[in-house]
Amino acid sequence: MVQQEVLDRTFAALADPTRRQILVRLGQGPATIGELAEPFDMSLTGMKKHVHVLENAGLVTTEKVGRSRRCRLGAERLEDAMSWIRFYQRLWERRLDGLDAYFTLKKEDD
Amino acid sequence: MVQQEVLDRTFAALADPTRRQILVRLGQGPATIGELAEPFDMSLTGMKKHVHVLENAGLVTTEKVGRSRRCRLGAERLEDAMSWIRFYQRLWERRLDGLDAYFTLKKEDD
DNA sequence: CTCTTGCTGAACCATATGGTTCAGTGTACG
DNA sequence: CGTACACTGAACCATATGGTTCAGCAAGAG
Repeated sequence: MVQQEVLDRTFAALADPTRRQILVRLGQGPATIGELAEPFDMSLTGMKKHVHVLENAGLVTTEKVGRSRRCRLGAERLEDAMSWIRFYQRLWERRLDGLDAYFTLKKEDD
Repeated sequence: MVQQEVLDRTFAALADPTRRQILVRLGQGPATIGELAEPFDMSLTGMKKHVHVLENAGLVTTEKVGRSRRCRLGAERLEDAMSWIRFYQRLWERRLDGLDAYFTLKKEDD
């Protein structure tokens, strides 16, 4: 199972609509902080913070090029999020309905 | 595409390790607030807040039964989270590498 | 009816989040 | 060199989050 902190950071990064849009934008190719900030009418500083959160979650990688910073996708971590959800879904699909499941499980203990 | 706010709440709910464990616990059958709180050594009030967040995200449903509250899974929303990740992954998998993708896309515009 | 038990709501607290402004710093360009 | 531009860092602010305690309130047991 994936480290809890990694999942924390990944899901938290995905919980913001601005950051999800940044990911979609980067899906079309790399961009600088300024290019990312422009459509959101947000300060460079604000955008840099979002990018930093995504970078911390491993969803984005960045690199300084001249006086700009090139931001690119680094989406390996989505696999972690996805596989947690899948793991959880198996639990859920296997579940019976409400009370029934509870008593069925108890019965299986006998 | 799913409503942004729904995704916000779903991912935010999943971003907390305690809440993820609650979901796993409920995957084994329904439980009361007290039963959920016990293994975490947390106050009932604290646990109730977590359950409320999960309920708001549509990941859990609850029902008052006598003087306890029965909490059960309501995992439909995980589908939303999953399908967003899948959508995003298609973008990502289709992407070429870094700069190459950028120039390739520009070329296609001609 | 009374007592206990399980949950609830309000109030509070510390820290995190999402944003800003302003004053640098470093690189490109004339 | 000098100026402009893109980003960076520090300081600040409002609101949200994750937790607590304490005082109810409603349901079940005797």
